[in-house]
Amino acid sequence: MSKRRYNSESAKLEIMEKAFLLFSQKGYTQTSVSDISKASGYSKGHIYYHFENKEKLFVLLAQRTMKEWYLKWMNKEPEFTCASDKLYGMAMHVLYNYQTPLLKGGQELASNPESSPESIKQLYELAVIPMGAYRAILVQGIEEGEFKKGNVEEWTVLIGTWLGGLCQLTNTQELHSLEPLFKNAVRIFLESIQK
Amino acid sequence: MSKRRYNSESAKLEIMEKAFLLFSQKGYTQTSVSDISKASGYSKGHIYYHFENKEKLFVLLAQRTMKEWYLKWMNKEPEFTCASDKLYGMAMHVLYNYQTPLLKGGQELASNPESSPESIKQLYELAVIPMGAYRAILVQGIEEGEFKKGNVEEWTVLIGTWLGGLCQLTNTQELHSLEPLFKNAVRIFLESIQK
DNA sequence: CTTTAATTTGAACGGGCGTTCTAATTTTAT
DNA sequence: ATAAAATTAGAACGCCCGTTCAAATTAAAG
Repeated sequence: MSKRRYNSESAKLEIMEKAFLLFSQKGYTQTSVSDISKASGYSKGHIYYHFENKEKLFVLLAQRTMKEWYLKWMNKEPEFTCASDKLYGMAMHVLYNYQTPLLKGGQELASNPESSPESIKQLYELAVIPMGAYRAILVQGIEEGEFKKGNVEEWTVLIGTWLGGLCQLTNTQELHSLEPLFKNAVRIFLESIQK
Repeated sequence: MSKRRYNSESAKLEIMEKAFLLFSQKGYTQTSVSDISKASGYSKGHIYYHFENKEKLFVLLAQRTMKEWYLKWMNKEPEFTCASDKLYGMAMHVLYNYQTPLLKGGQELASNPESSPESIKQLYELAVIPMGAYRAILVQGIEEGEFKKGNVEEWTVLIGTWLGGLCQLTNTQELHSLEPLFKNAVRIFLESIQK
């Protein structure tokens, strides 16, 4: 019973799309609901018909973005066999798919004392996702004897912060031109953990 | 002639101090001039007596912060002799002195299309300072035969982004607890560039 | 065709923003 | 003591914010 009788879903998607772009370009605070309204062509009131408020809209977008990033990696991962290759593959995946500009808005939101605790919690949960993906690769490498035995948690943070730091460059440089940099970071990191 | 006859300098400094703290805690956009007024105890009007506007106040603080960071390093640098030691020293200097929270506000300001081009330019010039300091260490290491010959520019970016990425952790973790992490990053990096 | 429910608009609200301005006060110079 | 200059406060301005709401429009159901 009751298939969706109306289709305002396309409107909702269009709003989300434009909001994503604006949040990515200008950050969370500096993107106003009016901006999103103008960019999407739908009235402000309509935005509130679809989303409870600006904060929840942003969190939703961040969640979808991160989830998509993760799923995409899960699909790509089988292309690689050994853990070292996976780490190179991951670096490329991060370079081309990690939405640094949007997720920066999350820090903005999280650092605002007036943001709802629930939103902040949800954003922190997102930050954990990529770390989990890195850790899985390192664990595999150790278990299969490819990497030394070592402090996995620390290694995870080290490679995670490095890739995260490199991602900041995507604001100012062409993604393609950054490939060698990302690969060299992985190479250097691997040199110190490979057997 | 004409020594400064009045001394509102202390008021100015107090305003800058409070503004620094607020910008660090809440970011640029989310810190209002009223916030600064309340925190410092001086009226909004008085703030505009000392500073042209909020944007220039922030840029001034960012400049002072970075300049101080650099001078402090210049004073500390002679403690170390070989380039490797300098790199470890630099990592500690970054951990304990690089004002990540404030400088994050700079990204916010720079990504706002309505910010004055002059301010943006000034902020970009600031970002160059630490990179110069890293590069100097690498160059010394190469010249003195301690490091391999290699792509200095790339190495500079690699160590710069790594330390920058690690600095993000200062938001959520005790500085002391991060020391081993910073040191290990340097150790790993050195392993691949030392002769 | 009428009724009902879903969708969309646009005006309105209260509040806070960055900034300006005038006037009061304090300090210095004469 | 008086005039001039520097310092400070605080009200006021216009603007835009996030959000709400009532009304208009559109689509589906009977």
